This record gives sequence, C-alpha cells and structure tokens, in this order.
Amino acid sequence: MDGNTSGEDGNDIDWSTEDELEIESFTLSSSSSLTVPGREAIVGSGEASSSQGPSNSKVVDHFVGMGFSGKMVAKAIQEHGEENTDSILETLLTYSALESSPQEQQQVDCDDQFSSDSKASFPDDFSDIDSYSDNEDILNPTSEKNKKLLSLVNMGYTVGEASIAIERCGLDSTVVELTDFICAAQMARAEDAHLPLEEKPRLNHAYKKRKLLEYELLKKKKHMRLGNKTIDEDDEAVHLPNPMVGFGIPSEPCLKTHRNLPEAALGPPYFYYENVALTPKGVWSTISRFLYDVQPEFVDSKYFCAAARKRGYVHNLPIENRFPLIPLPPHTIHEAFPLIRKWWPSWDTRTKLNCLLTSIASAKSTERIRKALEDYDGEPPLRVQKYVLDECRKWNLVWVGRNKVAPLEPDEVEMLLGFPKNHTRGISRTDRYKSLGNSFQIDTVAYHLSVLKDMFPNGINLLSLFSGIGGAEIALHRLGIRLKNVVSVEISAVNRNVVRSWWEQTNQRGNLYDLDDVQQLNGDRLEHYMTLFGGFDLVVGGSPCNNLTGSNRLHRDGLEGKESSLFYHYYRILDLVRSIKT
DNA sequence: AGGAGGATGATCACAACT
DNA sequence: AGTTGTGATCATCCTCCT
Repeated sequence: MDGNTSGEDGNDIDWSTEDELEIESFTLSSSSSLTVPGREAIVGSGEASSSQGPSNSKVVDHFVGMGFSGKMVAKAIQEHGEENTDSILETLLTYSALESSPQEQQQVDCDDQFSSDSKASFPDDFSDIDSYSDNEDILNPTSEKNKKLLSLVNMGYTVGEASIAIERCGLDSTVVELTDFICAAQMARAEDAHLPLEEKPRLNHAYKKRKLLEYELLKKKKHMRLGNKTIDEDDEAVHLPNPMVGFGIPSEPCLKTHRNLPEAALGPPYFYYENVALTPKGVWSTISRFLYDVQPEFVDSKYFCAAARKRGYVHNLPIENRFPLIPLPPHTIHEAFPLIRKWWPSWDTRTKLNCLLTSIASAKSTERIRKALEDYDGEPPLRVQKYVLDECRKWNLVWVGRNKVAPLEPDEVEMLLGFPKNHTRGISRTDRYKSLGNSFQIDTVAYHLSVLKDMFPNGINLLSLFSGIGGAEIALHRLGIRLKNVVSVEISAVNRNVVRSWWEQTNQRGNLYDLDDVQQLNGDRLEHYMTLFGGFDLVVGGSPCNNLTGSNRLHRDGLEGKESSLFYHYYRILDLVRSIKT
C-alpha cells in the first residue's frame, strides 16, 4: 500500500555519492589485482592494458588480455616459446602466485580506496578475501587450486576473475559452480560496458551494479563486527506486508486492483519469478532491481491452502480478474486431514501448518515427544505443552495416535501443495521430500497466472527455468491453459523424469523440450527455439533458495551464494528472450 | 553407491518490554 | 530509543546401513 510511491524516493538517496563510486572501484580493482602483480597494467580498461604490451605478438596480447603483466608474459614466452601456450600459462600462474603478496596487496588496495573517508576506520583485513593462508597451495603450481585456476583460464576467464571465484566459492566447488559465479560478476560488469551504446529504455545498469556491490560490501561489514557503532541501516530494505496477501487473494480479491509497472517491465513476454520471502537483507531489493524494478508481490500460501509458504513473486502480469483453481483446496489442518482429529489434543491450537520443508523430523524426536507426554494422563503441564508445540511447529508434525506425532507423508505434502497425488511417486522418499519442499504451491501460482487464460485462448509457449517437478506447468494445465511448447530447464534428472512422466500421463499435445543446465542456455539456443515456435509468452522461474533460507545453517550466503547466484541466469535469459525479436 | 537417519544454529522481522 | 524475546525458515553434512 504505502510502498509503491514512497519506495522509489527511499531508493535513490545515496547511490551516486562518492562513497559508492569508491566502493565500486575498490571491488573491481581488488578483484583484478589480487593475484596479478603488475597492477598498474590492469587497473585500466582491457584496451589500455593490451596497448601497453611490449610486442605486437598475438600470444602476448592473449596473455596480457588475461591480466598478466607484459613483462611476465615476455619472460614466460622466452622460457617456453610462443607455441607452447599451456606451459606459458602454467608459468605465468606460478609467477603471479609467487610474486604477489596478497596481504600487502590488499592493504594497499584498502588504503587507496578508503583513506580519505570516514570509513577508513574499517579494519584492513577483509576477512573473507584473505583466505590465502594455505601457502602450499599457492606455491605448488599443481595444487588443486591452480588446477582449477588453469581450467578456468583455459575457458577464457581472467586470472583475477578465476581467483576471486575460487576464493568466494571455496576450493571444493566444481568448475561449473565457479564459472557460474564468474558469469554473474561478468554480467554486472558487461552491463556497464554496454551502457553508452544501447539506448534501450531500461534501467540504469551502472546503478544496478553499484547496488549489487554495495550489498556485497554490506555483508563484509557485517562480518567484521565493528563493535562500537552499528552500521547505517539501508533505507531500501524491502518491507514485507502484514498480512502477506500480495495484490489480493481469492477471499479478499479487491485489496488492490491496479498497479503501475515500470515501462521497461511491460510484457509480453510475461515473466514470473519466485523465491523465499525471508531472505538476508538486501536480496529482494537486488532481485527487484534486476527484474526491471518491479515491486515483488509477497504472498503467504496459507491463504490458499492449509500450509504456510511465504514467498515473493516478481512478475509483470496483470492483477485484475484473477481467479482461483477449483476445487478450492482444504484451508485448515482438520479439513485436510479429517482422520487426525481424533488424536488432536485441545491445547494444540494450530489450524495451519508451517512451511513444508525439504527434510522431515527424525524418528527419535517424535519418540522423545511421546516419552514426554506419556507420563501424564490428562493435559500435560504447560512446560511440556510448550516443548511439544515448539517441536510440532518446527517440524510440521501431526497427531497420528495417542501421544504420537509424525511427519507428513510425501503424498500428503503433494496434496497440500496442489500437486496430483503420487506426482513424485517412484523416486526415493528423501528425494520426494526434497523436490516437493523446493517447489511451488500450485494454487497460489495458478491464481497469479490465471489472468493468462483469456489472453491466450489458444495456449502458450512457456520457458520454465529451474522447473523442479513442474509446478508452473501443472498450474497452467490445471487452469486449462494449453501448453503448446514448453522448454523446461532443470538440473536434476530425477525431477526431469517426474515432469516427463507427468507430461505423458496427462496426454499433452504440445512439445516438451527438457534441458539440464541454465548455464548452457545461450542466445543461439534460445533463438533456435524462438524461431521454431515464434517466441515465448511466459518465462517462469524460481531460482535456488539454498543460500537465502534461514534453514541453511552453513551457507546462508545471500544472493552471491553458490546456488542462489543462479538468479542472475534467470535475469540473463529473461533479458535475452525480451531482446530477441522473432 | 546410494539412500536413510540424525545432529547441527543463524538470521531476520516483529512484538513486547524497559 | 534501546533491549530482549519469540517465531519462522524451498538446508547441509556426516555416519551408518543395505
């Protein structure tokens, strides 16, 4: 309500200040100078560095372009000869590892960038950058780290990029994960490079990038625990609505009937992006900024079914004349599971389940609950009630016998989420919980997508990224919207099989193309599909939330986390689809 | 090899309180 | 205005077992 006008002014307070420009240049220069000694050669643009090369040899240019200093390249070529590029590379990597003293290098960077500012009071150890402590790793050119570096460089990335990626993603990450990380960073940079050329009526890319970097820096600051003074709160924190009903729910459809979308966001093609609502700070404002500044619609699926599911949806769909799927699903626990009423104690006042997660309670924890309860004949003391209720809420337990609680069965989860019964049958129990926990709530998504039915009476062409077990496809199918052509991208073969099997069971007449990796979906392939059937009408995607959710104890790294950074591929692909004319 | 089971806090917003 | 408490959360990693 109050957000649609005031949110804008709140945003553009300080992003053009010198602080931010410094932040930007800090991040960029540190990223390219971490492992490259000849700093002055690469601080400038790529053209500048290559023009400084000592010779006009192609090989020299090639390596200088990667970020090595001309002097080093010349020396390496002298050692190995121009044709032996692999050895040259190996040598260059070794040189840069040996010569650079990362601690000092960073010190210099920090001093450079922050000295004239009040923020110079920040300590000089940016702790998440300086994990260079394993000296063997650096000194040994055949170490795991250098092997990864080498393969990344061979793929065409600069040493600086590769090195940062390994730092940030960890040495254990696969090359695919590393390239993914680099790709996201490259996109942010590429946007700036293209800015003056493209006069598209779009958002300001440099602005977006700065915001992204600012968000990263904020995370670092938080890590450092400065103690005396709390960091300035960012005014741009996305405010979650209470009640969380988005632009309206079936029972209260008239809360809001119209919204003004930014011009750059107008469809077609339409897009629909989903992720968890409760993320670390700054994530949703970043997502929104990338997706054409569209305000997210935060909805809790407890208004659609018997389980909560707080999610944010960024989409450019109309919001008038939505309608829900019929029949309406059960809205309370008792409606959903009539048989458990018999065992449900009066002091358990839950009417809705909490969010359905990807794993379930252990048998031991339900056993502990049984033990705690069986000492009492009637109502247990408040202390015990609280313990039991806390556990039940935490693990979504339901009463299945006297003093006995149990987690939901997979088919019960399917029902709550709006999937056909036994949709995921045939895969392992663990996988069923995992896939279901990661998927859409069908009734919620269908309500939002329902406006497409009248707009596309002959059906739609759908691009579904991070499809999972096909939530979007099923929502559209249940709405009676024909699926003409579906390009579905999902990394998990198990999930792809679930979708393929559903596709066949429901006698779909259209075509399903399933791909496994969003990172391989490039402009050429997209263009191929789009010319094949004339463009996409809708691009749906719910990118991984692994690094955003509070359930993740170990790697809640925000949008730059290993999996969650795949969001940038949603943006990349969506932007491609919107720019390719068919 | 692969599945099942179990143990493992942290972050954030909001409410309630001093 | 600052502090404390409370509730909620599309998870990961290790070990054991078949």
